[in-house]
Amino acid sequence: MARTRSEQAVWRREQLLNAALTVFADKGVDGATVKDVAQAAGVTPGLLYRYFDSKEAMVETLLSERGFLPRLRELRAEPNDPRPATEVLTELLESFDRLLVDHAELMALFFSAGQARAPLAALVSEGHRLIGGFLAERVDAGELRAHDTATAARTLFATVAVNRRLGTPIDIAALVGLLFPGEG
Amino acid sequence: MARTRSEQAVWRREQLLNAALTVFADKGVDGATVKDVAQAAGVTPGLLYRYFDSKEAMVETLLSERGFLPRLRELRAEPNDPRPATEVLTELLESFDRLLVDHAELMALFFSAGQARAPLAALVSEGHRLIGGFLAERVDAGELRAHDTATAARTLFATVAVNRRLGTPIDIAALVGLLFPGEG
Amino acid sequence: MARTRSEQAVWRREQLLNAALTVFADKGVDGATVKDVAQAAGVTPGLLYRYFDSKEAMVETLLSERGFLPRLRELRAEPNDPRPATEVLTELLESFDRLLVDHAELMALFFSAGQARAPLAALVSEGHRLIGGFLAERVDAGELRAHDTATAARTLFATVAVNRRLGTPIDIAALVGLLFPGEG
Amino acid sequence: MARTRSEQAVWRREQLLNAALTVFADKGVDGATVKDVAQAAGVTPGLLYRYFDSKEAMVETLLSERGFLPRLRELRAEPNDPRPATEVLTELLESFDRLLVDHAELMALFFSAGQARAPLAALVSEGHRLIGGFLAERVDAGELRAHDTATAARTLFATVAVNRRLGTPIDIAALVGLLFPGEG
DNA sequence: AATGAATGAGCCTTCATTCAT
DNA sequence: CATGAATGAAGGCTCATTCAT
Repeated sequence: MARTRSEQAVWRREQLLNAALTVFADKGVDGATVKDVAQAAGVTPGLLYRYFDSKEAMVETLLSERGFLPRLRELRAEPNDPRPATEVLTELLESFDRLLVDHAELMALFFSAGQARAPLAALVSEGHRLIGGFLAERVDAGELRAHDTATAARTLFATVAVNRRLGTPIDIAALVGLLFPGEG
Repeated sequence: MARTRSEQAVWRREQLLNAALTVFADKGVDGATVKDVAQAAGVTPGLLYRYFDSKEAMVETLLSERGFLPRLRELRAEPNDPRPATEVLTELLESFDRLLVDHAELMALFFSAGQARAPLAALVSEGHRLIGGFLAERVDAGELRAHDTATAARTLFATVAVNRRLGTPIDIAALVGLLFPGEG
Repeated sequence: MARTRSEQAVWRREQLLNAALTVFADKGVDGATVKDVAQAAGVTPGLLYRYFDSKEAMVETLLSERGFLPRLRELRAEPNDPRPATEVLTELLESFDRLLVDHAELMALFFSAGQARAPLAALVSEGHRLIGGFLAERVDAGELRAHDTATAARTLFATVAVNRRLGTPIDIAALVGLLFPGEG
Repeated sequence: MARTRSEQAVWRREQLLNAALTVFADKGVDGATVKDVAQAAGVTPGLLYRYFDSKEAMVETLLSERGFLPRLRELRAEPNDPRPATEVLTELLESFDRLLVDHAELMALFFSAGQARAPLAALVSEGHRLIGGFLAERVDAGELRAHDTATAARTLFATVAVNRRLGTPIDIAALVGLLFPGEG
């Protein structure tokens, strides 16, 4: 297991971030102490400061490196996907929902923030763009009836996200069927 | 200005709660100090302890005395309201949205709470009951097409609430029109 | 029960001192709060300050007004008491011991004082004077053998006081018999 | 000055206990603040909490680690010591008195303790056992006249202790001569 | 005479952060 | 790289004391 110096450094950094994410999600950023994080990582508090400038820097690193905006951006419907719109949309939303599940602790971090931390806004607008773009495409193609795609995007996004956060995930197929009955 | 002792006590208590609500919503419960609250109220920290046992007791008082569950319960559509469903629904959602505006700080408090505090769940389920009940009624009456009223209720509720919380309120008429196009 | 103003004042003052003595003896001066004393007296803290300048002033008043130095001074053997010295001495020490019992709370107060409060020294030296004086008298009269009366006084006084304080009172007749066997 | 980490930790701990003992004895446990102790040790208050859980924990550590019961137990007269009883007894009491001098602050702590703390009782009873045992031995050997050895032990112990505590140490030879004139 | 609202100082304790080793 | 001793700045809370009513 001979690890080079720099491998070790990378590994330790990840380990600390993992510990921080777990602890922050569990106790909240304010409720967790640096000592808590260190203990969860099996090191001493001092070591954290070799890797991060401050506790707040850890939060920000978590938000930017572990944020799922990149992965959200990867999510997209194939252009000219031959499948019906509702099918593609359902898949899209389910992927999104799965993203939220995979990053449950981060969601908590987002919501627990006193004043909504900036990354949240980016996340939301990217989600709107993703869904809204797809809907507009299909309306243009004449597959979906003309409708307020912006409002629809916000509706779908909000509904999936909030219900996941509340621990009462919604039936996505039912949601899609509700907005686009008998369509696509 | 002629206030009796007991009037003064009641008034001061309310004032402290107001200050606490503002400060907590602004900085979060953990982020706010007792001193912050006291300063916002123009008194010294010690005084808070004549009215509340602890900082946490303030939060709980706020949640129980200032929660808007009672007001949410008062919201209801008249039975057999002659107006079209979409009109009544729009009014209902707008009232709800207004409630959120009136209690913006409390909303922040709710969301900032790690997960612990129970009142949020009660609020949500009451909202679902309110909207879902109305929808089912109108479906039974044959006014609205048959649809998954539970999912619809959760969708409407979530969409209004989240967008209000994010500071990007939704156009409720558009939302209703989206779910029930050309109906009611 | 019509009490004149000044009677009422005197009565209240005594009542407050009683309450203070009880509470101080129970919790210690530092451990007891002004509120504790007020509650024990059935009044509000503010009132105490009409009668005493400060909490410390209460302690001092207690020490000077309730101290048993005056009563200790009253204690004395009749000059030329015809009874044997050991009998008179035993009676003297028993009176002293009884005094300690009567003022148990004050004893606690004395001992609990960080640096011995002044009155204690006065008490001790008065006790020495009382006992030593009697012994010297009887030695002069040839009734007791010549001995170090000052040391004897300190011995008798210390033994009675400490053992009373420790809750293990000594048998005074035995004590006297020990120092003056077969004498007086 | 080259102190290893663990040596330093032990040393610091001792230093803090020394400081605490001095300060507590001077101002009393309640009267002394954690800041006082820290200042006396030349450190910041926070450091105390790396070594002790609380202020009260410091007191308890002092009582258990610095109590002189062990040293009191080591004190004993040689069996069959050929020297006269009064000589041995004098030496014994002087050792005891010296013990009190060496632990003057602890004595203060003992006395200042409301009544609660148990160690005092153990100390006293051990002292009685020590002195009483020796006296009984010499009475059995026919060297001392028959007398109430228990009362004598309590008398000697109380006299030495109280007078030392009051800052007016007694002449031990005179004390012994008083109880056992012309004997041993 | 008595109350109790209000203050200000300070207490015990916690914790993010630094730094010598 | 890693430790853990040490610091400094609060933070929540208590309490003796004052004063308008």
